[in-house]
Amino acid sequence: MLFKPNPSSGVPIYLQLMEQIKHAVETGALAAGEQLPGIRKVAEDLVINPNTVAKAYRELEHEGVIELRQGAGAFVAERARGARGQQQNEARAEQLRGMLPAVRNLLAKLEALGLTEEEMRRLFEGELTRLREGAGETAVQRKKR
Amino acid sequence: MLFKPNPSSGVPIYLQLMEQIKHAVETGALAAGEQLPGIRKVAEDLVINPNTVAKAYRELEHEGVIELRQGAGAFVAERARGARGQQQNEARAEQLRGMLPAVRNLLAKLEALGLTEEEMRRLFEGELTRLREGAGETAVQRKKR
DNA sequence: ATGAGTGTACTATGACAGTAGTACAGCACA
DNA sequence: TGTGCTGTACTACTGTCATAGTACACTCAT
Repeated sequence: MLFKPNPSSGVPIYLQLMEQIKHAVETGALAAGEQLPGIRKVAEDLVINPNTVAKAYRELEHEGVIELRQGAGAFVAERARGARGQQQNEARAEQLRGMLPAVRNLLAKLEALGLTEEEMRRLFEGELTRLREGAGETAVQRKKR
Repeated sequence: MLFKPNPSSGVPIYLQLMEQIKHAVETGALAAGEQLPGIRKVAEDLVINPNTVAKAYRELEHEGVIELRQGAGAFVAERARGARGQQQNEARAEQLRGMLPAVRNLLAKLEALGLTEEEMRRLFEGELTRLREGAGETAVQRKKR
């Protein structure tokens, strides 16, 4: 298991960990019931404090993504409802995996243009915001009226 | 002008502001020399503290994205080198805008699948990480050997 | 029963984001 | 020459992230 928090991104490490684990669960890379590496192991691998990992695990349990069993370890929740409302499991994971090629294809194009990782992120986030808001128009366009 | 920091994302507001302004400059939505809204105005619109906006502007000036002229206001730097090394300007903005349809197309597909914004973000970030790392294999796949 | 490994629970500390409030300094336009 | 707008610069305070260190409680395999 190898997660990779980016300490310089401004996003708290424990949040990044949570996101990456959720992603692994959502795509089925981590199967339901599967055991996650121990707190100390993860902390050691990533050279971060065990408390930080513990916090991520605790939050994930609170969200129902994983189950913590004292003395036993951390496990992906059986009826992993992930970040969604109800059950999803394999069917949904399949759906998500099906989108991977499209995502990778886009990223490849962006990389071919010489975009930095930051620029890609901004591009994506920017359009995501546009989607979230009313849609049709950009924030800046709105101003120009 | 309407930027939209997401206070619950864990990313510092001033960083989000910076990202969104950079994005606007990169895509040409904000033209070189154009004036940005005042610190107090932005702070009022977003219901955040003027100091937070000031910090974002200050950092952006330090990065050469904008110019601050006391008493006059904030302006997009003429030879906006953005987050890149040298000049880019209109040519590069054109390139970036050219990619927008592809990005929107992907987002539309993801939305059609009923993905939440969070899931989209994780999908993108996950693949971005994969790209950054050695490529071929996923972190979790690596474990399973 | 023992021991290694697991999660849990504290306390303390440092760094920094963000808020709040105030005052000052420069530019532009009527 | 003002008046109102701009950015600049403080100080103080609160909350959170992350680290560090320690101790405890539970589980599982031997």
